[in-house]
Amino acid sequence: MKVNKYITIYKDMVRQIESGQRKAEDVLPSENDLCDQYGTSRETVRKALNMLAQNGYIQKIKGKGSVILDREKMRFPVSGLISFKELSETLGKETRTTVHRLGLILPPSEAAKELGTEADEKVWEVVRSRRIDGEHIILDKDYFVKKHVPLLTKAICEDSIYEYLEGELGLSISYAQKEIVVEPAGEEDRKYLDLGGFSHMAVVKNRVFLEDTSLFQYTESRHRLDKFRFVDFARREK
Amino acid sequence: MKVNKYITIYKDMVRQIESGQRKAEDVLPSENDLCDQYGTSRETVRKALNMLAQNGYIQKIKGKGSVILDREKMRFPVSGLISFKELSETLGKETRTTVHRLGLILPPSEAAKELGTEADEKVWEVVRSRRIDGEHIILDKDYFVKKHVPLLTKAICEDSIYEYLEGELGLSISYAQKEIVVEPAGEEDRKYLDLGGFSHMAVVKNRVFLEDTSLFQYTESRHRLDKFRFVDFARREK
DNA sequence: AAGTGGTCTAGACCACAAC
DNA sequence: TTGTGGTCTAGACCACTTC
Repeated sequence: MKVNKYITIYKDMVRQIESGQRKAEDVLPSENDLCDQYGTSRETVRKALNMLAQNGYIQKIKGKGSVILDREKMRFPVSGLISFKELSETLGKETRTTVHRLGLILPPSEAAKELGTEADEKVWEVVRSRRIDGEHIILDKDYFVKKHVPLLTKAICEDSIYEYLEGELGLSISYAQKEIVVEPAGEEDRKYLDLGGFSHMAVVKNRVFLEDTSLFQYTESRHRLDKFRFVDFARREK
Repeated sequence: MKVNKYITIYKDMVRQIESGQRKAEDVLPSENDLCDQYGTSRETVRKALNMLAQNGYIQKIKGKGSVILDREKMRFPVSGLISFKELSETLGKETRTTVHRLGLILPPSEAAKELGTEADEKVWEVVRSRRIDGEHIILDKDYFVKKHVPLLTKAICEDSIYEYLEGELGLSISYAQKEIVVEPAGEEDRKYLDLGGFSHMAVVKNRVFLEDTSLFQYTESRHRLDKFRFVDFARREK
């Protein structure tokens, strides 16, 4: 198993920071020191450090060094491209997933048409609700192009679809176009969730692509307004 | 004026893509070709291409080349770290800013305490509403540490504070921690905006930092629910 | 076999910060 | 002056795609 050096260094640094071994406002060893420590060249170390900076772990300051940033308020990363299972693991809350609908459909159906598939292209539809701390507050509607995902079962949908896609099927999920809007609650929202009087939902719409740029998934993650939170880290373009 | 080669290449490619000179699904010239075209080394070309990939312009495919992605649905970039003036320019809509309050305050005040300043540290407070296509739908509440921003005037706040900070004051705005939540509308929302019956607001909270990691601004951008839209591009971590 | 992007190296020169 | 990160180079080897 071939492992990239800069990925190794990146993960090692993330571990050190998240474990508290290195604290906010500490300065990392210099790039030259890190070259010695990891037995590699400077450009490779810099690749790892740039990933840390891009993801909000450090700030590089010319002439000084790389300072570790305070990520206290950066919990709950709905940001990026992360599955619900990965999310609930970092949250450490008691969660449960219920599958309400699972089957093959032929677009055009309301949301599946976002996939822009051919008329005879079959699509998996999955509707699930998420219970967190005893309340049903998220409704996830997923649509997968069958060409890329030949089989889906209830068991897979209750566990983690992404784990199955990447692990079992070997799909390389690469990037997503993400959109957040607020919409009136629909019939299914009212049917499957504890809406608590809210008339609208915060909706995260995702169009997910594979490495070869083919669109293979459209998702709507519908959150009860009072429980919705999205956290992100952004750098200013030069 | 020293200009970085890879920034030049990046901007040139962005221009070519956004002008339609290169279209979605086109393949860029190979990295070696680009080295010749720009008279530079491959690592420098790759730095530019990686920025393009990170920002959702292209997808690099091993053995094939760099494919231009369809950014049709990527308009309205509330994402990243962008000012309202920059935003409205890319939108091309008729907008107007009204300054409702501008002055120096001493925290702790409700929102300014997010800055975590000392008790005797003065803070600028700016409250502005944004009118888009004839409707007042956004309320922006900004708080700046006076130490970093000695003077603010009504004229500056009506134009672009960021332009002033980066241009006149020479501040290097570097990164931000961003949070999106939904909150009940407040007194000021009702006072300054056309709420149209909505009881809640979509709120984008920003904590903005300078290059030296000092926190200098806290912002709440409060949007009427039906007009709120946030678009982002995300890549999956390996 | 030829061309593509992915990783890695060893060195160079620069701008900035600290002493 | 020394040490830091920022940029750039010329070359190497690899894995993958295409022909």
